[in-house]
Amino acid sequence: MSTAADPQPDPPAPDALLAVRRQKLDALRAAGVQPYGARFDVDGTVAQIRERFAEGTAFRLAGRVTAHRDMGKSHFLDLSDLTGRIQFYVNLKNLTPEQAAVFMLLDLGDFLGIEGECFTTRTGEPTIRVSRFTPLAKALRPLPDKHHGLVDVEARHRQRYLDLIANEKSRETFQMRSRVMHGIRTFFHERGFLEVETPMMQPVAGGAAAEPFKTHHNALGIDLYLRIAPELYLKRLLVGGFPKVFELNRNFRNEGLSRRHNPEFTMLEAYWAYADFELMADLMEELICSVADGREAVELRDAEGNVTRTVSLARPWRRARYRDLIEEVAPGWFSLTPEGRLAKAGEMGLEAHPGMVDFEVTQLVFEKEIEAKQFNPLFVTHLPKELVPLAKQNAEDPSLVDVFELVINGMEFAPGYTELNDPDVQRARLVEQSGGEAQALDEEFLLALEHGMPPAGGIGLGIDRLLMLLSGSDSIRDVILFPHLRPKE
RNA sequence: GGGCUGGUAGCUCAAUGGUUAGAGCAGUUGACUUUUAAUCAAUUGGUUCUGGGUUCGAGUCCCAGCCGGCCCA
Repeated sequence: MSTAADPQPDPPAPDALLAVRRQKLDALRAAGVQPYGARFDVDGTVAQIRERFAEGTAFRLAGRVTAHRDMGKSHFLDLSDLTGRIQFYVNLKNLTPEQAAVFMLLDLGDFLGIEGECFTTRTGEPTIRVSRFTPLAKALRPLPDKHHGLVDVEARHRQRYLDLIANEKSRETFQMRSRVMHGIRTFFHERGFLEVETPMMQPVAGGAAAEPFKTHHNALGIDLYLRIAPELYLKRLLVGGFPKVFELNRNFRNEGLSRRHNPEFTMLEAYWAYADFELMADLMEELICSVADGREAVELRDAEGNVTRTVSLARPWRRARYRDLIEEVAPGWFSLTPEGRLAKAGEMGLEAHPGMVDFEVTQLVFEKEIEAKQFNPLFVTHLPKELVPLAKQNAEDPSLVDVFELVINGMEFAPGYTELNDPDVQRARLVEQSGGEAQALDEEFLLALEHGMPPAGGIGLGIDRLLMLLSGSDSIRDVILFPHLRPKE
């Protein structure tokens, strides 16, 4: 509350465009019209009405008014919904004076229900001749430019609804996302996997190496962490006798924002008892192809819409051992001394420095010369154990682990494992990883393992990155409806 | 975190350090009874992201900050 002694700054001048529409809102109410309507039964979507379009047939439909061509007595307008747009025609002479007055209070962006017969105009445009209309919701603010849409990247993310109204590509992407989520669930259900939900608030944030978000439970008086992975709970379910489980939900990592990182992201994890990483690679390949809408290739485009790269999803996907791939780009690599490898990496133009451990030099070659240049799907197998310390060692060569890393579009895309199920080895590895901090150990998980976990294969798949691939987006923010941004002001 | 780059009307964009910051769309008013990026005429609309500085004069140059984008770590 303000007083004379406590002067407040003047309120910002009311937006003129807003004021005009508010006046119309008031005028509608004064005319006895409810500007924010209720239920309006329709005969179908715009696309359905277009399909069933027949001269003289009457339909009821609803949507936003997105264009208005005023010919004097005759008005042509567009009604749009998610499925498309259709023209409707209003002749003021065919309306009562009261209806005509209400019609003149409509604006672009308003939601409107219409009823009328189909006819085709002289120019061949399928059109609804409106006999009755019902205002359903007033838009007090103008919509983005009808030709140029909403281009500003920041606005598109902060006000996603405007992006969805203005940009077809964005509408397509998020409908695709829904189809993919559904497709993943169907895929696993068809194969006998049980969909489960495990805690997102965990006393110990385990299952991955990442900085967690911290929160607090008042009644229990304890700190909890938002999960960085569901893995340790899903494995408890293997112990509990569910042989095939999957979870499709959010993980949280307290890291920076970037083109490829959002603090909360959607992850698929699946575990399959008695399987191994090879079977999981088969499963992964089938899964991604099954949600790719039958496409054998996806086109990646730049901001202007030009195709910059085509990724082939044609099966079978190549599988190759890590060491063999290194030898392909650096023949004789593993017969060199560690010093020789360091020197060779330098010759290859890589920023290797003497402080690097030997396997890190090799990994640098892998990341820069193989992963970054690999666009079609490639399963990299038999990774050195240093790279994946928590994975199960290969029975024949203990320096390797039974893991795959799927690389697509120059990125680490998805991992797969033969899961470690020896509780003593698991404990030793976790202790090593935690740097000896006992509190970081999930003792409840280790206790579960001591009751016996069947050998199993596991996979993880970042859904946002999958959507980036399938929609040809180069930013994670284009596939997350409400990506995190710094708050304004 | 570092480098580069951007922020101008509701939207999309202009504007050599120099007159009163413009245009299209949207809005408002008028004309037009089959238009369709309708057309035509008139017209409203600005904290040029914020705060300092240089200058006779700053949207423009400098510094700092805020919020993006790209590249790198």
